[in-house]
Parts: sequence; structure tokens; C-alpha cells
Amino acid sequence: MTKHSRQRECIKQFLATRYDHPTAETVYLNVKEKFPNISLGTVYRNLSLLTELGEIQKLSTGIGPDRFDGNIAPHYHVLCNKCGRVQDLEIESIDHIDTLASTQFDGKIEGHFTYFFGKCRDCLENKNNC
Amino acid sequence: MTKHSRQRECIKQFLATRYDHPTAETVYLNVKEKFPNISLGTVYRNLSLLTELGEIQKLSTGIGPDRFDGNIAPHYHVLCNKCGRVQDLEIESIDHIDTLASTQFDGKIEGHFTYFFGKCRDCLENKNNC
DNA sequence: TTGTAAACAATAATGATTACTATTATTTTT
DNA sequence: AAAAATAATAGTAATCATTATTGTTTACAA
Repeated sequence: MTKHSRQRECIKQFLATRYDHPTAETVYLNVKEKFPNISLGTVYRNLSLLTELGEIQKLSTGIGPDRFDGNIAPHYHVLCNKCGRVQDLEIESIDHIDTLASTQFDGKIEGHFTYFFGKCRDCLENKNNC
Repeated sequence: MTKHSRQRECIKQFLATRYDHPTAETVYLNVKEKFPNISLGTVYRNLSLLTELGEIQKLSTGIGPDRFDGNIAPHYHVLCNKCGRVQDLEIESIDHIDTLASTQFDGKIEGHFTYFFGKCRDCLENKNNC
């Protein structure tokens, strides 16, 4: 039976204001301003719980630590392989790839996760000191 | 200037015989039979080097440790979310999703990585004691 | 064969995440 | 509204995967 907690509420609220997919560490540093002695473990535990509850999304990009997204509406992400930033990408559904995969797989395909990679606008224009 | 090493050769050979995408730990345990005092660091270093050289492929699935694939031909992977195994999937190219992504992204899309997830045949039939 | 640079084994260090424990906050029962 | 029950917390230790360091060995070229 999951109880309410102000810390969890604050974590969720914080994610709702951010569009840059912060890491657990970043969430921790920011939530700390409201809860000065919150612990990093609490942040991790609540990020996991919120993910299980489907209230936020966890992004495991394979590059650096996991990131978290307060937007659970279906959308994709682009990883800039120069500055490392993760940007949202709204494209029409590509769920037909699941159907395609199903035809070649001897089992049940339930879904996919896809990350695009490339260079963000700022890096192309050298705006990011990189 | 990269020199030849029997350890690296052995790691590459081992991966060529395996189709289950072993972890660094598994590679280590197996190569150990031929090189009893190889160190785990050597395995990691060579797996990274071989990946950079494009002679093997690294799979960062976001679930558990990284895995390695001796097959560098373009193909996809399916993660069984019951037993955790990673299976190969040969499907026709889905690179059109990069073009689709490009139309909505203010930057340069260079590629994507996609993992499918679901249940493998054995798990559907309860053959995997799970 | 000998000099040099790359690769090694052994091990320490790091970074991200999870586990433990005694205390505190939230909810339920009286 | 007070007390009992229990989930969540802060603080901290532990774990897991991976990378870095260091002194020694191996590959290869002069």
C-alpha cells in the first residue's frame, strides 16, 4: 500500500517543469532546495516507484546515467553525440516496426524502444563551446 | 599503432562462436580457460577496442550489463523480459525512421538504435523454469 | 639483439545504483 | 483526537559494472 510523501510529490512536480530529461543527481540537487536533507537514495527510490506507476518515464540511453522524463505521452528522443543532450522528438507512430519484427520472431513482440542520435542544432552551429 | 595480442584474438574468436550476446564477465570466464591469468580489465579494454575498430558490436540494452555481439552485419535484437535473454532478429531495413525523424528534428539525425522487447518462445511455453 | 611502445596482470578507484537500519511521517483504527 | 500500524525517510554502507593506475611483459622494428 503506497502512502503519500511530500518528497515524491516534489520530485514529480520538478520533472513536470523540465524538458531536458535530468539525471537522478540533477533531480536530487534541485529537490534539495525544498527538502535540504533529502537523501539521494530517496530520490532513486521514488524515481523507480514513479516509473513503475507509469507517472514518469525512465530513459536508459546507454550513454551516461539514466535520465527521467515527466512527459509520459508517447514520443521519441534524440541524443546529441557531441554535447550529450537529450531532446524530445514528436513523430508519427512507428509501431509498424513491431509488426514487422513479429513476422521474423518466434515469440511475442510487445514493443520497442528507439533512440535517435546525431548532432543538435547548437552543436552544428558551434554554439555549445564544443 | 595497435599491436597484435593473443588475448584480443581469443576474445574475438570466442565472440564469433557465440550467438547469445555474452557480457564482459562471461567473455572473461570463457577466455580464462585458454589464458588462466587474463584479467577482467584486459577483457574490458579489448572489448572496447574491438568495438571502436568496428570488429564487434556493443549492446547497451539498459537492462543489466552491456553485452557484446561478434556479428557486425546490420540486424536487430529482441530482449525477453521474462528470462532476460537477447536474441537476434533479422528484419528488412527500418532506416526510413531516420528520414522521418529528420523531418521533425532541428539538427542532424545520423542513425538510431532500436531494441524490441517481449517474450521468447521458451518463456511463452514455460520451458525456461520461469 | 636491443630499444621502444603497446599490451598485460593485478589491483585500486570511480560512478551509478541499491540495500540496510533506526527514525519519522502518513494513514488507519480505536 | 490519541494510539497503533506501517510505509517512507535520512543517513550510510554495500554492490555492481566499468575505468584507471602501475609496474612488468610482449610484440615488433631498427
